[in-house]
Amino acid sequence: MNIYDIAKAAGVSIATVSRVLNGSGKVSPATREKILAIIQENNYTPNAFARGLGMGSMRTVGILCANTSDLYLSEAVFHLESKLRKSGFNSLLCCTGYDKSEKENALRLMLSKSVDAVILVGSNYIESEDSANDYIRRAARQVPVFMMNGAVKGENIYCVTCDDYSVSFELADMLLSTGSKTILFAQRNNSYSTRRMIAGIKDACAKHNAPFTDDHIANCEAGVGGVISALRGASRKVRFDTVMCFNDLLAASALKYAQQEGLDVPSQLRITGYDYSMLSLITTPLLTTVDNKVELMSHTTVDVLVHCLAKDLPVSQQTVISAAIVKGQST
Amino acid sequence: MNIYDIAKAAGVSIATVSRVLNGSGKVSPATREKILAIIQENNYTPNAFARGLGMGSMRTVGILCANTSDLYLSEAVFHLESKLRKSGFNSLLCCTGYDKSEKENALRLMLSKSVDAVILVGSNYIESEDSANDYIRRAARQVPVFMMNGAVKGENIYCVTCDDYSVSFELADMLLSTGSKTILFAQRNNSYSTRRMIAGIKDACAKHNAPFTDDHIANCEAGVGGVISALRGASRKVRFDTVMCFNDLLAASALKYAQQEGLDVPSQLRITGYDYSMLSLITTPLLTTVDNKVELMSHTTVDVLVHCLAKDLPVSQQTVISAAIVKGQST
DNA sequence: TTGTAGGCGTTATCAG
DNA sequence: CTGATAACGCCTACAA
Repeated sequence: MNIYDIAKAAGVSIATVSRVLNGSGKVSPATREKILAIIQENNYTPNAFARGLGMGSMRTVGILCANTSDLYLSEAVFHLESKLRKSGFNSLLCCTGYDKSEKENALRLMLSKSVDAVILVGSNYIESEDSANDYIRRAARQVPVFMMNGAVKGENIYCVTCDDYSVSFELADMLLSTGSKTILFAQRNNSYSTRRMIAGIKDACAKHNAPFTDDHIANCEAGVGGVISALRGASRKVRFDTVMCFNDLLAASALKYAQQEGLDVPSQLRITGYDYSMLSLITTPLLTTVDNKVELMSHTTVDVLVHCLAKDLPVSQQTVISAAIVKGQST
Repeated sequence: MNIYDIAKAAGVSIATVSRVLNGSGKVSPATREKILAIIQENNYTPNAFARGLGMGSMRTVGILCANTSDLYLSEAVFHLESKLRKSGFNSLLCCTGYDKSEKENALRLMLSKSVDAVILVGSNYIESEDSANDYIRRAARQVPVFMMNGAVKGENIYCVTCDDYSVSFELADMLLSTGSKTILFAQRNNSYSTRRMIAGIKDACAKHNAPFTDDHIANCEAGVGGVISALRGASRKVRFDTVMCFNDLLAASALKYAQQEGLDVPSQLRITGYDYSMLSLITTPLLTTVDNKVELMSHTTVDVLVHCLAKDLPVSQQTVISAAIVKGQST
């Protein structure tokens, strides 16, 4: 069933059918009704590929994220997709994993699907060595690239980031001002965000003359066990009375560590999370965490994207959103 | 840059270019190399829409789920997307929410994108009154519909479900055999799964002469607070020493309830979750929960889909996967 | 207000 | 092994 069949059944030309389909041009009410009826009756839907071919777009954007199982990413994807759809875009999802070559492949794959734009969600797409980010710049030659929670400079690349540095500085500063002597930072993977957070913590420690060396960074393997053993390992190298974590999941795991070691939280060990996820509301004690405004960031990213594609408003290549500390009972 | 440009540059016809592009037909090594070089050089990618138009498919499947923020759904989406991509399919994601009309709209939207198939993830797509599921049957007239965790009978509809009834019966039976006197079931939304679970619990209660009425079902509003007040409300109507929850998030919230009421878990109140999510490994005490095999179910769903579309193997319209009880410390 | 015809970029079927 | 050429289904000037 195609536009010709509809036209024939209605006794008109395909142009007229197309016009009622798109609400473009003038069509007499009588024929419009007739055509609409026939469309209904035959349950006809225009072929999306043909339309895409003619118009050069299917209004689809590619969303890349490492893993939707991650609490933060899954929420971001939810907000992005919902808002994109409201703006008339569909979302092609791709869970790329954390491996560099997989990420590159996934990006290439997306581009080959002729998406209108690509959104890179999460801070895992940025390598610390800037030249390693050329794969993003290369992609940006084909379609605009939007990064949520990552920043790369380049033409046709638009970044929406959270001010991880400032809020981490602020949080560490607050902790050190209220009794903490030594901070340990627990992370899972090195990423753009972790690097910014570490910078903030380091500066706060410097301000308070608190030690912060590479030994004050614990790299955790997956799972609760991974965090516990990383913290145990760290405790053999340095003393710490505070653990700042890259996200709430690590913090919740750190609570388990405290429990196993018989350390009371917060009197003997203070713990902070990040992301203000539902986890922070479930643990005992409730987590002190950072609200990095996933929803706002997602919506902002889509706004930038929409205006960028519509070329109806000038858009900034860099948008920074500030995060806020959420006080719980773990500090 | 299209296939004509490549053909011209290589001094051949577009047919030949198409052949090397698709590895179809014989092409002399010399011209193949030459064409490949030119393709490389110009960074040419065939237009996906044109290809889709010609072949009648872009190898894309629509994944519908209520909300990727849900722990279970987000993990399902991850496994589905990953496996689909390995099988050569892209995933168009749509978070439909829980509202019936939104779900219908979303389904229609997906179909209008000419997807090869649609996957409905989660038990929220099934209404208890079967005629209300006709919107799914209607969709199945256009493309095969796959349901993960929901069952509807109909042509071109393929369901992969978890045996919620049996495992719930088994769990309730175990609880009642080991000290529980009265079970309360806590749910968030009524869904296909909850109905199956309730049936299992009810039968187990009957077996043990334990009461189980409508008052033994607590409908919880969103958030930890919603669960707590629902349980408080229920406790004013019936006594219970055990709370079986629809998922781990509710169970974790129920732990908070116990804590607030000063009830020791499990000696005074036993709590069970469902889904075997990371939450069950984070709470204190660890949750007794049910491993309903998300990954296996997701992979099975994709397998069924792939064979169904390839028509290379006969596929069953109903696949049931059994779940397993995971013992924690909350019972 | 309506119709005609060309173009979008592939794939696939024939001839050669 | 290679080249014309007809689909694929829609949109949209341009004509009428």
